[in-house]
This record gives sequence, structure tokens and C-alpha cells, in this order.
Amino acid sequence: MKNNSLKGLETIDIEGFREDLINWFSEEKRDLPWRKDRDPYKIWVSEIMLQQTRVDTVIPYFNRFIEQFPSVEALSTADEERILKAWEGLGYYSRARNLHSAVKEVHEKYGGKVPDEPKEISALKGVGPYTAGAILSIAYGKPEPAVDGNVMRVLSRILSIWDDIAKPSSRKIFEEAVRVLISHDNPSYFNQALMELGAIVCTPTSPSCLLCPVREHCSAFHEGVQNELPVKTKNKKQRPISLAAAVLVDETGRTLIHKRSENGLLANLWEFPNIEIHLPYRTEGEQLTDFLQQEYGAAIELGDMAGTIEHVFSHLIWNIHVYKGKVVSIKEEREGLKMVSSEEIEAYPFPVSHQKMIKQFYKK
DNA sequence: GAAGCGTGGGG
DNA sequence: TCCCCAAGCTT
Repeated sequence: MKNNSLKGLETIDIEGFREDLINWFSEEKRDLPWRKDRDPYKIWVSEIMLQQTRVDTVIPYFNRFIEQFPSVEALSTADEERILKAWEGLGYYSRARNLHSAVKEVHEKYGGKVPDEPKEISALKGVGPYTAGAILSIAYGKPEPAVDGNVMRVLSRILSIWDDIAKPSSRKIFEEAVRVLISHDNPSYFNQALMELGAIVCTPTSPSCLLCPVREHCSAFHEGVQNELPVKTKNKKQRPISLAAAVLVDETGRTLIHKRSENGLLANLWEFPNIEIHLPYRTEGEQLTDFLQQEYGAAIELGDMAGTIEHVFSHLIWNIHVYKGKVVSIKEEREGLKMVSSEEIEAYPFPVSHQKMIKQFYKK
């Protein structure tokens, strides 16, 4: 064994650990919609949705998504706008765009069959080491590691691994451990059981060791250090950004919306016109009015500020000053700019921050 | 390796 | 209120 962090592998009863873990999972596994069959496409969709996202949040999105896009064929031929609308509120929207792109590749290059080779599946957009291992093991029964945050937490305790799990390089240590530990008879259950245990029993704070099916095999439990593991450095604080946004309606009741850039934050979602405020040498209203004229060719009349929205991202905080106003005239219908009725607006995908604006400042 | 990328829930 | 996230990937 090359890695000094894996000394715990020398003493663990591997056969006993596998058996206790898999027996527990067989009895206690949750009844989840993506566990009803082994369709690699559905497993794939579920794994993308579950990235950095809780099971309870994903369930309704998964059910609606599979209803709308039941197969590789259906998703690969769908419009991105509809896919983003189905993803609206789930966050990390590049997941949806990458999934769309990857499914198209599977449709064209592999005749719609999700590949079962590590190299091929890892080459798909949005499929990293975790997702590749999850699909290969769960859908195809291959003994590949699927190391997520749960697995690192659980194994850091079982094997007393003190490496910082926030560091990208640590994942390789845990993959090495899984390659030694994994059941070749049932890789699917083994990987899922590690994650399920992390989600239900071996939780980040106050793990339920007395209910744990593998506590006899757990180094941290024996040493009484389960609350010290895993080691994980803290996140940085969010950076605040001030925005001024305008909800603008014309005399027929239509409102002006804009499609965001295809790169970066909330890419390809729609929004109400807005600008970042640095230093208010001029009033926000003046800056907003000039911006709408110059960038969108729209003449507007703005009222007083109608209210504020705060929205917290993982790395930013938006403080949005919301203004209401009228569109007096607009030059042309250019790409990425639309006047929409209150019925039409429902077909467009908005970030949650702008859904709040719709609710508070647009809808009656 | 570090930073960018969402959201809603829980202690 | 604040912090920590939750089945990570891309650049």
C-alpha cells in the first residue's frame, strides 16, 4: 500500500464489512424513484441532479423530468429552453446544459445506448469521476469507485483517514480505498450502501453510531473520534454585489425580459433587465434608464424603487434594488430580448432571484 | 489547485 | 442569524 493515509486497510475485516454493509442496505434502503429499475439513462439523470443537491429536493424534479423526457431519444431532441425550464429552481444550470449535450452525443455516437466503458462515459460532458463510477456500478454492475462527499465522510471514519476532504487531491485516496473494499459480487449495492449510510446514519454532525451496522468495523468509533472526522477546511464567505433591476410593462401589459449570456452565472436563463451598481455618482434610476436606452434601444419611464430582493449564492450575495416602470417605446425585437404577456412568461426559465421579483413586483 | 457555479434546509 | 452544507464538474 503506497498511501500512508490508508493504514486502516491493513486491519479491517474486509469481508465482514462488505457483508454487514450490504445486508443493512438490502433491508433499509429508501424507496427512491430512480431505484425502480436499472435504466442507465434514468440513473444518469438522477446522478446529475443529485450533485450537490439533497434527495428530498431532487425527487419531484426527477419525476417531472422523466415524465417529460423519458429517454435518451426524447431528451436529445428537446429544446434547451424546455430542459432549463424543467431544471428551474434546481440550481447549477450547467448540469442541465451539459446533460443535454452529452445525451445528444450518446444519441448520435452510441445509437442511444449509454456507454459502459469508463473512458467513453467519462468523456461525456458533465460526467466526472464520481458520476462515471456511479453509473458504471449502479447501472452496469462494474466494480468502479463512486466517491462523493458521503463516501469520503464514511470512509474517513471507518479507516481513520485524516486528510482534508475539501482538497481535490484527497478523492484519489478514497478511490484507492474503495477499489480494495468494494464487493465484486455486488458493486452497485456496495457503492449505494456507502452513500446511504452517510446520508442516514454516518451524518456530518452527531453520527448515529449506536444504530450503525458497521460500527464494529469503524476505527473512529473504536477510538471515540467520530466527531473529529472528517477533516474539512471551511468555505470562504460570499462576496456582496449590488444590482438595480427594472420590471417594465408596456400599455398592453407585456413585460420586458432578457436572456442571460451563454457563459457563467445562470447561463441562458432569463431575467429582468438589470445592472451592477458600483458607486452611485448618478442615481440608480438614471443609470438604469441609460442602460435600457443604449443596450436594448428601449425608452422607459421609471418610478421610485418598489422594494429589494436579497439572494444568496454559494459564492455571491445579490442585493437587488427593484424599480417598476413603463416601456414607452422599443426599437426592435432583437435576439435575447422579448416583450411577453403574463401567460407567456411562464414558459421561460428564470433564476430563483427573479422568480421572487415576478411574485412580488409583477404578478397581481 | 483554486475558483466559479444555485438552492433550500437544518443545527 | 449564521454557517454548513448535499449523491461534483469545469476551467
